[in-house]
Amino acid sequence: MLISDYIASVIEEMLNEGGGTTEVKRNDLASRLGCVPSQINYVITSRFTPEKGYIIESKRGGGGYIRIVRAQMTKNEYLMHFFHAVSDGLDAQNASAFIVNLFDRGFITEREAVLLRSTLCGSALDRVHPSERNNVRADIMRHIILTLMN
Amino acid sequence: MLISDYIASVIEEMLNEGGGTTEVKRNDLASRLGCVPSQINYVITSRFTPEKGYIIESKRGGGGYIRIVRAQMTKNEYLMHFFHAVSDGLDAQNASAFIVNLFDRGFITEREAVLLRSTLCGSALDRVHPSERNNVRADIMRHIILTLMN
DNA sequence: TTGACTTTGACTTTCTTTGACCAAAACGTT
DNA sequence: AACGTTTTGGTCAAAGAAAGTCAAAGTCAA
Repeated sequence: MLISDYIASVIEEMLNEGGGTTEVKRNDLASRLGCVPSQINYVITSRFTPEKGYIIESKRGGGGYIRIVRAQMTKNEYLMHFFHAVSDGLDAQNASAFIVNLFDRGFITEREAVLLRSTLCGSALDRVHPSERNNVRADIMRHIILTLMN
Repeated sequence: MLISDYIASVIEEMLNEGGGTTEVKRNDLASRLGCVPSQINYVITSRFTPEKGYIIESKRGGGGYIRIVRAQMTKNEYLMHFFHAVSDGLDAQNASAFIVNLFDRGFITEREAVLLRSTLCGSALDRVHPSERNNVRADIMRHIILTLMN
């Protein structure tokens, strides 16, 4: 068995115990599982990606941590549908359409729609390199949907 | 728990008791909490910043003090303040602090906070080139604030 | 045998803790 | 009033504690 798969299964287990969310100390976990610390990063970036429904946050320095949050996929098939419908290159028009849709289906309020649109459409992403802009927008959209699933 | 977080929570408590304002004696507090005096400064500069809505005043010499005030302003003053406090490079930590603040001040609901955080923190902007990431985050944050002003 | 996925470790960045030294305000003495 | 002393708080840099990055080397299946 691959060490990485083992690490992933341990993290899964922790997620289950924590009701879909967990915090690990990178060095602790690494030494507990007998691997090098950066392998934790590898496992996370290769297996706990946003595309797969995970959100990662971390802090360095004393008291640092890595937090892993799993979206509750079982809850909302409709949102799942949305999630998969976000192709890897979402232009402003389509993003806006997605948001209107989320509103129409009652997943977000009008105010939330306005707020979210301000992050995705208009000039908010002007400084992202044009060749990447639609991908970034897609990533943000996916994160929004993941968040709505919890 | 980190000593710094503990110190911050003690100050927070004092602020609550004092109705949003408090005065500490640096050396007293330090020895009471079992830390070195300059750590009080560290906690204040890292956690009670203007971006987070605090104003700091102090005086040296006999009868010296450090005063910490939770700023209270009208909605648009506050949002304006926030807007300008978004420097051109907003890291995830500070973005999160901003959003928590917007929530604490009642400008956004908890759900909106969670949603907005998902667009700014965590892994949503992973594909933005690292050298631009904080700038993009700042742009998004500003757009959010502008949207809230209406 | 090639290309994708893994494993490893050296180096980087960020946040925290500590202590030595600095600066200002108040207080006493002359 | 002037000056030295004491009482505060301020600054900064070094050391420590975690996590992040990246590229080289290894593995394995098609």
